[in-house]
Amino acid sequence: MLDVRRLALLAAVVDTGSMTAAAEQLGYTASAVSQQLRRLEVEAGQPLLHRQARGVRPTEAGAVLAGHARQILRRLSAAEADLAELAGLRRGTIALGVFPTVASALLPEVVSRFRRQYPDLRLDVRSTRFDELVELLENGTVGIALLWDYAWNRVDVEDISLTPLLDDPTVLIVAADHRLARKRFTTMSELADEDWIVRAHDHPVAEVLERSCRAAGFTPKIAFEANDYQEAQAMVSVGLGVALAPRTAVRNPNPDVRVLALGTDVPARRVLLAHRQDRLRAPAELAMHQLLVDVAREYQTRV
Amino acid sequence: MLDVRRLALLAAVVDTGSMTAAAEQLGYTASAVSQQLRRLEVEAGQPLLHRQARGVRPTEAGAVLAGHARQILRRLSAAEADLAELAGLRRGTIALGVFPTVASALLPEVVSRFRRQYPDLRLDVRSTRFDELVELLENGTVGIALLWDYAWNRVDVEDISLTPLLDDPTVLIVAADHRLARKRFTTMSELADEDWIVRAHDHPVAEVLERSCRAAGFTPKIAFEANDYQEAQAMVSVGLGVALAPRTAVRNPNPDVRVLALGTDVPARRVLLAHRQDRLRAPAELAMHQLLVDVAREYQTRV
DNA sequence: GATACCCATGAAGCAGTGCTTCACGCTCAA
DNA sequence: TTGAGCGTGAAGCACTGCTTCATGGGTATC
Repeated sequence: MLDVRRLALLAAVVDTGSMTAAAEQLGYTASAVSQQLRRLEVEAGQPLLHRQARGVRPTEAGAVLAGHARQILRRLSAAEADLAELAGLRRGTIALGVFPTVASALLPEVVSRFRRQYPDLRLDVRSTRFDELVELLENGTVGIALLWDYAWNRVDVEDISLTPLLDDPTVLIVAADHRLARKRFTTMSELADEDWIVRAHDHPVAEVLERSCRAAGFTPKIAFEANDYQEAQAMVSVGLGVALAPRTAVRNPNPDVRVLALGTDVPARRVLLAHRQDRLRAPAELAMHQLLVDVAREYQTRV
Repeated sequence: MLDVRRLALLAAVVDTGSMTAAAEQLGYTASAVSQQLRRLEVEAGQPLLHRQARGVRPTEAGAVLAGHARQILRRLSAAEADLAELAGLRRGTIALGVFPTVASALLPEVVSRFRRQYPDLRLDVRSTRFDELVELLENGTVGIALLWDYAWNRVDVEDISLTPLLDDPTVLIVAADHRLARKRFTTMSELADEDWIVRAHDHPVAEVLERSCRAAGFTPKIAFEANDYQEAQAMVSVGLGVALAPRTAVRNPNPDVRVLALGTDVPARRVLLAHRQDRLRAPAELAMHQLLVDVAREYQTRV
């Protein structure tokens, strides 16, 4: 393969008409240019320059080669420009993985701000469940994923770097006509006699309920297993029971339910920003990372 | 400037989907490929590959860069192909400088044979006088020039390499009704009383006459100074005198003159092939060089 | 579920190469 | 004649790109 740096030298020499001028332009000594061009001629198997008293002139082969060299240099510049665009966030794609509750709470703000700030970047958002998020992250389908955990079961995945974004306290959902509906705050010990709505499929919030009730000295009576928090709220609203939920899951509650704070003795969910532990991260990823941190901080203080 | 060899590696890795495969394909170790790609990522300022359990996958930047790399490699191949075409005489130009007498004698055969043998090469022929030929040669306008000299005034130009092509003996031209017209051969001593036609402008053939006459013990009487050998023959044909000429100059003599050999005591013109003393010569030049040597040898033996 | 293979990676070391410095010869212009 | 501009060459130095050897994670195979 012809040496492209030598081709670049040739092009410069042909353009300037002199080795010395080309050397100066490119920051070399004239000797270096002379030696490299000599080598290029050997590679090419034919003379590329006519040496004259005042500078040099390309031979036919030299002119042909210099033409190709210019094309190649153009391409190289284009490649570098593309990299700069990707780095400068004037181009590129960021894929973000989220889970449903945070998606509805945080994402609208994130997306609109991202669109405003980086109008040329493409944003792909995927909402799915925890274990698939980790998989997407690991195989590179998404660059950043939002995860969550509880104190007794911290996320710990090899080569995944985590940044806590939010503390998402657990709240109580009761029907609008529930005896506690007028209160803004209660404790688990007030709830020993309630019927409970939980998430189905061993959802972690079930464990929150378990632990909180045990700490308060009772065992919850399970009345219904809901598939998501919308369903849970619906059941609560018709008086089937009360439910626990992360606060972000009930940002826009069903009008027939009320949300009560429970204090710090009930475990809070932690929302995390996760990304692969690369030496280098794609610039668009870094941008999204920062944006998420900002939005989460504002969200946290706003509530 | 991005390193093109690394780009080539990237393209190969992206194509094969694995560093090991790319390494094997290109004759490197996997370690070398890994190290170079790591460097390329640093140069690019962003990750180019997602490392997976089974091989690697390009990131967005990696895919973009690999695309450019493929274009650049294509160009490089094209450049090499062009060089090969020039070297393989399937393309190119050869410029040849000649002087009039040899042009009419040797060139028809040279041109027709060159056209047949190298139909894709372009042939430029320039016919001019000696000193301009040397200049054309030195500034590269022609790659090969035919020159001539006599024993007492050998061509010796710095950096010009010479190959003798022909010995071009001096012949005598007499009118068809001249007393010697029936002979095929004579000597200078027979010609002491003749009137002489010479070339004007101190043409070297005048010196041939001078020296030959002096050697034969007489001083020539100059009757006319001709501007070229056609004119000289015309003057001879009407009986104005006799003339000396290189044999190649009278290959197709005026029908009213006769040409006589003079033997070796009259100086012969030497026809030379001249080219710049390059380490490397353009392939088309080499081809023309060989062709001229061949044609000259045949011409020499044929006469 | 244990084992062997595949793949990427890292450290150490060696050879080639690309550069600089210094010196020289040539040509052209003052 | 001299000096500036240009190309070239020898010597030497530092870098870099490669290899070898060793390691660790992940997958497929039995």
